Amino acid sequence: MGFDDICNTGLVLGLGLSSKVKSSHLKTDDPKKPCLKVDQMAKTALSFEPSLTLSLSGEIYDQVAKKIDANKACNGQSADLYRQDSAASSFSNVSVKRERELGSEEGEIERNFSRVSDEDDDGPNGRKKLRLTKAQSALLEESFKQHSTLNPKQKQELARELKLRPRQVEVWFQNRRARTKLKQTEVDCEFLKKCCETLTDENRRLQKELQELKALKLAQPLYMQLPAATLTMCPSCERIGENNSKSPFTIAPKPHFYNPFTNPSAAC
DNA sequence: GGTACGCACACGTTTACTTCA
DNA sequence: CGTGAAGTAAACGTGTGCGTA
Repeated sequence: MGFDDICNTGLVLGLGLSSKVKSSHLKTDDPKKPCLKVDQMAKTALSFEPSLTLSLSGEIYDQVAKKIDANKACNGQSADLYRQDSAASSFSNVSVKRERELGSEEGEIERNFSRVSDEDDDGPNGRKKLRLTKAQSALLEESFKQHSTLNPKQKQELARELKLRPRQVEVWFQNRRARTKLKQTEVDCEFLKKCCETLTDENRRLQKELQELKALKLAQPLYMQLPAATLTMCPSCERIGENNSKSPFTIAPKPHFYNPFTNPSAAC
């Protein structure tokens, strides 16, 4: 593994402000919730809080997803599942899948109808559980792919189309968003673990290298140590800078720290 | 400007249901 | 075949932010 691999982790260590602006408010899907205006932004900026975050930069998500996809290939999981536009991917579990494959579509729809109507009659304590049909799930997924949130009109329309109550559509979308987020978190976690492993390995390697260099230095006579000790080299750009200090063992006044999280060229 | 209200959402939890050992 | 554990997803409760009257 090369040094570049470490540098291009795509991780973003950010000391910044965490916004409390809801993502849904940044969308234009809902006519009642237009895009955040400038004055609103200024207003919401007041609610920003300082935060230290270690996260993935957006541009490398595809890369990451591909890597993880390769690891999870045996599980039949697709990297698409974890991308932002993965909304259409099905999260329905195998059990439901099998049930749906076995059962007839019409029968299921009828069952759902009766369940929904039963539920209305069950009173406050009745909590029947609806199982969506394949067709219903597909339509919901399709809709979710287009908008991860629904405005009231879209909700009504979808509910009518699916022969469900608007509340059920709403709940489905809420749960769907939560599942997407959870999956994304898992991907982030997986990626960060890999980064941690990589950095640990690199650290070990550098420690070893340092030990070797120290040993080498001790083995050399003093006069041979002088020139090397007065020079510092930036590991990223390999430029050599001169140290004005007379002492062979002093550290350069402005050491060039190498930060693997930033662009290598930025180190100098 | 401050307040109450309604709405939509995120998040955590509960619960019905299914699968599998 | 019955049963309990585990997993999944629908439904629910609560807190919060925002727009509006």
